[in-house]
Amino acid sequence: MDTSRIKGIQNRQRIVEAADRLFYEQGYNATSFSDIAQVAEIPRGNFYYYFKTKDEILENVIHCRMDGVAGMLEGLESRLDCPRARLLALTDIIAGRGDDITRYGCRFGTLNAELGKRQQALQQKAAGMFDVFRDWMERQFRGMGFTDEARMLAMHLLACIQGTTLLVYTYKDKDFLRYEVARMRQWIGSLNPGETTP
Amino acid sequence: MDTSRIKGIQNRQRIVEAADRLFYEQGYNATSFSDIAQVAEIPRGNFYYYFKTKDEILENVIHCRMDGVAGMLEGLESRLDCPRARLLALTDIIAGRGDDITRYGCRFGTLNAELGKRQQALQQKAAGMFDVFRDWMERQFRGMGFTDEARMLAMHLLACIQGTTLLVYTYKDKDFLRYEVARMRQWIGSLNPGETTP
DNA sequence: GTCTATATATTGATAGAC
DNA sequence: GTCTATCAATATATAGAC
Repeated sequence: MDTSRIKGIQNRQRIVEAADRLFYEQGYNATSFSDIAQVAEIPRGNFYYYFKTKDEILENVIHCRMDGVAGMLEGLESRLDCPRARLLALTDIIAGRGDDITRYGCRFGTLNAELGKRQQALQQKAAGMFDVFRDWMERQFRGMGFTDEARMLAMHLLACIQGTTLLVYTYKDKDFLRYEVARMRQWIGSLNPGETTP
Repeated sequence: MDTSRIKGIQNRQRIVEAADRLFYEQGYNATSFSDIAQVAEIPRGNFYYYFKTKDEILENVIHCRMDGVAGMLEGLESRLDCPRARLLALTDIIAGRGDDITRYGCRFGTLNAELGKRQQALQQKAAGMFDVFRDWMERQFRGMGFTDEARMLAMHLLACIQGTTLLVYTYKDKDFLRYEVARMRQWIGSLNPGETTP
């Protein structure tokens, strides 16, 4: 049996998971190879066997996050039949992540914000994390009966979520998360296709 | 005449202005002393005469930005009597900054997002930039007749603005800025104290 | 696949001559 | 107030023994 290859895959995964956590908690540029190696418990020198550059790690982290989100959203879809209920369930999940959001902001939003300045190639890939949310929300709005407006409704809701998380994070104010999530829920509950959207 | 002191003040101001621009365009951590010195056209070694640490420069940049915003908002207040019109005028100003927002995001939001991860002491000071907006908006809502709700309305509007700028910045989508600003204007226009706020 | 040693560049920051 | 020289620390990255 080729145990070495299995161990290599485990190590790769360990590195990606460590990087994922550190990029979230410290930011991408503030996280060094040494930091990742230390958390992943991989010797510094051995590191370049798995990843040649930090960008390469980031790409893996992005895909890992996208898969995670997609899985979570698919779970909502299979558990709940009603699109409106699915959107409400998503707001619940966000509200439940209050502690992380207060401390480190949104996993996806803060990365996009950081990369946008000078690493646009990477940031374009990171934008894919938003795509997963936006496309899923758009599908739910379509399921509610919206057609042309569905995409913009999804973008609007995403913007509300991102703005909220940034203020919660900036002001370390978890109450504001609850307040804004309640607002979002009211908005989602009030939406009806055909009427003018508030 | 003490020309040397005047020149010193000029140099200080030049450094702060250069740092302000670079922190916005590249981010705080990605900007080195050398970068600032180069843009400000101050020799690298001569730099530490004016500022001992990068944090010290940042504090000056933050205060510079806060003064700038305060001045801009005071201008709106003196030019327009109606609080609602003032809020609408602010959304106009934001819409007019579409190019910068698309390229570099919000001057204030991106800095808060970056500093929050590991430089919380600095971030707390940077949050003051949000305070200036929030407090001003709260005053306008009070002027419109809102009392207890004024502060949360201000927070909500700030969150909408921040979420919007982040998506515009992430997706390089200036159209979305126009769309969301139109939404905000509609919301501001529809607000009336006493009624349930949408 | 693992690990040590090391190259090289850049960083923030200082000392001290002018 | 100006500028050169330089420090110590840290960064990404590589070579090569095992």
